[in-house]
Amino acid sequence: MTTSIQHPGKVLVALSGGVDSSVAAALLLEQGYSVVGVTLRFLPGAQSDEVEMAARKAAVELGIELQVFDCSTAFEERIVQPFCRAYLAGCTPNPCVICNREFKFGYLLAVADKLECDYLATGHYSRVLNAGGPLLLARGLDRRKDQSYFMFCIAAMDLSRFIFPLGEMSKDQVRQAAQRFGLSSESNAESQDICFVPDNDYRRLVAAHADHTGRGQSEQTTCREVITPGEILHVNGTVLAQHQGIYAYTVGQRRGLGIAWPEPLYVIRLDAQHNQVVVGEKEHLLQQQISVRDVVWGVDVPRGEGVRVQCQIRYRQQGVDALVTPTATGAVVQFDTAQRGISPGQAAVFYRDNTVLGGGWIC
RNA sequence: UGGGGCGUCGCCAAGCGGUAAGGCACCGGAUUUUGAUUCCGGCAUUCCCAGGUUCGAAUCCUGGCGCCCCAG
Repeated sequence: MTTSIQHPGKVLVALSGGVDSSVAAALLLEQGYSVVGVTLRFLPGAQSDEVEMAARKAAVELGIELQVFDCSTAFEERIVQPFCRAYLAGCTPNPCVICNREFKFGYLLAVADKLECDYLATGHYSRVLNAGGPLLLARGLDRRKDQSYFMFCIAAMDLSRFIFPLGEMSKDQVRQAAQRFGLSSESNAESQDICFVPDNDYRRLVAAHADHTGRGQSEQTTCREVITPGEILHVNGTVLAQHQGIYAYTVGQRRGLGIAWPEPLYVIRLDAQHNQVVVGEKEHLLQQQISVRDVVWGVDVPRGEGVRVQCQIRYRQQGVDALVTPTATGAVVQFDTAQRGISPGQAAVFYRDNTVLGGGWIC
């Protein structure tokens, strides 16, 4: 057993009260860090109380200071409203990626500076690799829990500030550690689904926001702030049914179309311009190539020629071999084998082996 | 009402006297820090209705009713 004599530094730990962040904090304490916990309130009023109380309880158990910041207004503006607008415009947003960029690693890093913390730590299952050269963001060792997909935006940030104590652990090991540390959060339910969507019914949330979201704002997108019924048509042009708003559909979706057909039908694309949902058979879902925008690169920014990568277009997918070629506005991804159900608005993350090279947004 | 055809789950559809396949849709669950996908389970004691024949009918017969097509 080694005891740190020197002080490794002060670290801000994002504390949600769940088992992951609690164990992360405990591990850092064990390693001799000076730890301060920070909890962000994302949802208005009482909706965040449960999180805050769990975090406070964890902080007491850990014996650390906890600071709580209310981000609910900013969260509504930067996460919830864009999320709703995206759906209304026929896109499929990925709010967790944005939330990581804006809050869990963006805002919190500023807080870390303010609190004079050397590091920012979270309970994410990802790693920062030091292979001699520049630091690399990498997948968590537990491939089943790896969350690096949601974190590609930080690939270009100063990774020396981030610590992910759970990156080399499995979920089971984390649970065991929680027990070892005597943390009651071990029994907490997993956080999953979109944190701000009640009952996991995003359609209801979007519909509730539709009347005021975007109203009076000049979005250059084709955002419809009013939900309009329209046609569901087959890729062959036949009108098959009516929809009650394009926002309720996403590319690749099968259930909920309500159309009896010899074969299962899937949403092939959403045409916001014409307010149409285009459906077709499974094979119509295949795409060999996609364009991505707002591409973020980590250490190696490719110049001109393409880069061989494993590209991941959804969480919990094995990266697929692809060639990424930078363009004026982003990049073009050419898959070795055609992929199914690629939806505009989703993140495409580029990996080499298990490190994040970068990523962008599918358009 | 001259001729012909057809009526089986919300849709499509097997069945052809032996005790209701399947697909789609739908519902429920599992999986999941995005949306999807996927997977598992459920889903007609009843075959347009009423009689009849048979040990036994969705399957045969009779009569209704309702559709469709071709002629008029």
